[in-house]
Amino acid sequence: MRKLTRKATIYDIARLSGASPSTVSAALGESWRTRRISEATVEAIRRIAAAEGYSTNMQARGLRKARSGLVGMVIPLHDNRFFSSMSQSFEAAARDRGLVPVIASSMREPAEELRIVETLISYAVDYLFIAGATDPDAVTAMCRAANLRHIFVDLPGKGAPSVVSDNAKGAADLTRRLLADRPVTGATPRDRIYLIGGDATDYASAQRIAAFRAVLTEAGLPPLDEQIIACGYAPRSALREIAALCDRLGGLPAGVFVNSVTVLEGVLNHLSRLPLDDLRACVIGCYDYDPFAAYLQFPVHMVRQDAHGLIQEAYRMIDENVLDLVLKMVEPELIAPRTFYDSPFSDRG
Amino acid sequence: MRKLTRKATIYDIARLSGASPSTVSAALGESWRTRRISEATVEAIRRIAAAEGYSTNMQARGLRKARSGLVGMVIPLHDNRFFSSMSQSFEAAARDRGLVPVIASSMREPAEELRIVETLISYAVDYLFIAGATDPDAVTAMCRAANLRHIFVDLPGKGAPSVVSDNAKGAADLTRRLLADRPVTGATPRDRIYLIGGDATDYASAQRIAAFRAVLTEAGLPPLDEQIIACGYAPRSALREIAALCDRLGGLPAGVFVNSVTVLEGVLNHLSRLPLDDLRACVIGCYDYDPFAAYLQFPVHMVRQDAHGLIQEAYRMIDENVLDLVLKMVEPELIAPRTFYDSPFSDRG
DNA sequence: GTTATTTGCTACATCGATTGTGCAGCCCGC
DNA sequence: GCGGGCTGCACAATCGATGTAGCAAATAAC
Repeated sequence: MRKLTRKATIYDIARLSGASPSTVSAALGESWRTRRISEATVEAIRRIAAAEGYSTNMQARGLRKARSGLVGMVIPLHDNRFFSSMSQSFEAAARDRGLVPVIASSMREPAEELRIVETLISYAVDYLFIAGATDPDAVTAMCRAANLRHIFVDLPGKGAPSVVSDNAKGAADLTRRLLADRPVTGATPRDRIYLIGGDATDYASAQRIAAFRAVLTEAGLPPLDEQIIACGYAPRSALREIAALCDRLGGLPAGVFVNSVTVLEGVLNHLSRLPLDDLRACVIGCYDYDPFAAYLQFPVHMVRQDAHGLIQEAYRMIDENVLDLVLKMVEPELIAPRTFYDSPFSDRG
Repeated sequence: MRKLTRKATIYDIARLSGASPSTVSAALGESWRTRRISEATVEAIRRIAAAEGYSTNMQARGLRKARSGLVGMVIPLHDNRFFSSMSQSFEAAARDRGLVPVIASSMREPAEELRIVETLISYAVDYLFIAGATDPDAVTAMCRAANLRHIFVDLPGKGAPSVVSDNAKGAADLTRRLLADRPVTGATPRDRIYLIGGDATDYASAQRIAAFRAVLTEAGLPPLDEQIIACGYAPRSALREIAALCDRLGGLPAGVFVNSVTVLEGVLNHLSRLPLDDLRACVIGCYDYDPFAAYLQFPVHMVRQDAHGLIQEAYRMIDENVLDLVLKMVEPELIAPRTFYDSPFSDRG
């Protein structure tokens, strides 16, 4: 093993090249033209730097320039198709702009979310994306104090530009589809469509629930309160709730509106224990798309949120320096059962 | 809107408290005891710092201490169940240790991988995890030059400790299961089991392919070269290859060993166009677990790699300062069709 | 009552890169 | 041959936090 050789600095390159540190700095960056460093000197310095394996110490640069080259994003969790798609797009877009993405997950806990924001501020991220914010106002307060440009994605905030899915449209479309495909026409509890999952206090779920209610009402089937089971996003609680529901009803209802793929995991866990014929007498929809969920034993209508589009739109606002409190909507897409969606990244794996 | 107020620094707190910057620094950190700052002073300073919303500038601290508090991980892609599980575990474990995780995806491109490593080195990450390395030796060379502790996960490297799945065991188990469930017993091309996906030059695939070969040979069915179709991990190429294979054979073979979930996406895209009865005459296995893939219209045997276990083990090596070139194996688990795996994070969503 | 020792704090150099300012040398014109 | 302008670079301050060395006052020792 070799001795502990520290990384080369501009001072090392300066010594080796006979130039001053400031000249080295200029030569290695963009500013050498305006600082009138001769092309010959620049090339000589760059050659030496390359030979020494020099790379800029971003902590020093960031300290001096008060910018870090980092761009932060907070997401609820990594282990989820929707959010990991956002991560993928977020990262690609960051790289296109020469920024380094830092993605952190909050587990949907407000306290954790704020701790993360504070941490990212400590690292002087240049911009911050907050996806699925649980406490947007507090986030905005912190970012204001740190003078940090931020933008909300998926769930809007009142203090910064926001890009969100058109939850109302997606939920209305899905609800209409479920109604149309409902195997029965009655209004008994078992004949009804139940919405399961999500948090009634978060923006996305609230919008979806409202649209669900509106469509049912408009169809002459005003929903009972018990038709809306906002039991959170965890698979386990979804499993518990769907089982309890089936118990109460004496079987599956005519339709289920599942509020996210994680909820669908829990629901599926229960459904998989039921006879297939029972399942086929129930129309199922899921807010979120998953390629495998599209090919389950029973058909599932899905709403694909445009994670890529959300991120693109958010970066566009950063690029164009949008500061107004705009609320940009991105349309989700209703996807028929057994349809294969070809993602923008599917040429990779 | 407020004026552009810069963030408070220790100098601001020093001015407000009447103490010197170095006293403030000590008081806000851990070192105040050994530096003999009185408890009264510490509390006064901390009160003022809290009131001013002070938080440490990590760039400055990092510059001074030559550590950043960052821990980096390179993964091939975010948008994948296995790797996003790793991200989730990686992040949780980093936070437990007071570190900030930075996760970047390489798209499995060696050049991108090295650029990312260089970038992370520029930011002075304290440790680096490389998952699915495409060029481990080059990574090790860069980390050595930067004096950076690193560890390989999922794919091993020769220059640093590695934690990998026991691919040979997982693949052997899966192959045996496919053989046992094979609907026919002949040895014509259509009676055989085909392995599709993966990159024959990467460690994981090579191990799996070798195990696949060995089990078939041992069973008296030595594989033809055409039975191994290492067409990469992209869904699109898998779709192309499985279609071509079915064309050649005049239908589905007796069994398919699918080398990853992304490959399964592509395969499924083709299979979904075939009559269900054809599918049921073919036994399918997939190296990787996905809860929805477990409940497709046809049974799929799956191998669940223990992403959480891999990360835990890797962090353990960091914690215990393991520097030897150990190669730690973590066992994957063969999961029967229609089995619900309950993840360590499934109480969240 | 004088010399050690301890206490509580401050001054200053430092990490590495950036940038405003300054200053030789050179060419030019007249 | 002298002022003015340009070229090509060096010097030094700066960003914010840390830690060593040191200093005055308080306390202890004898």
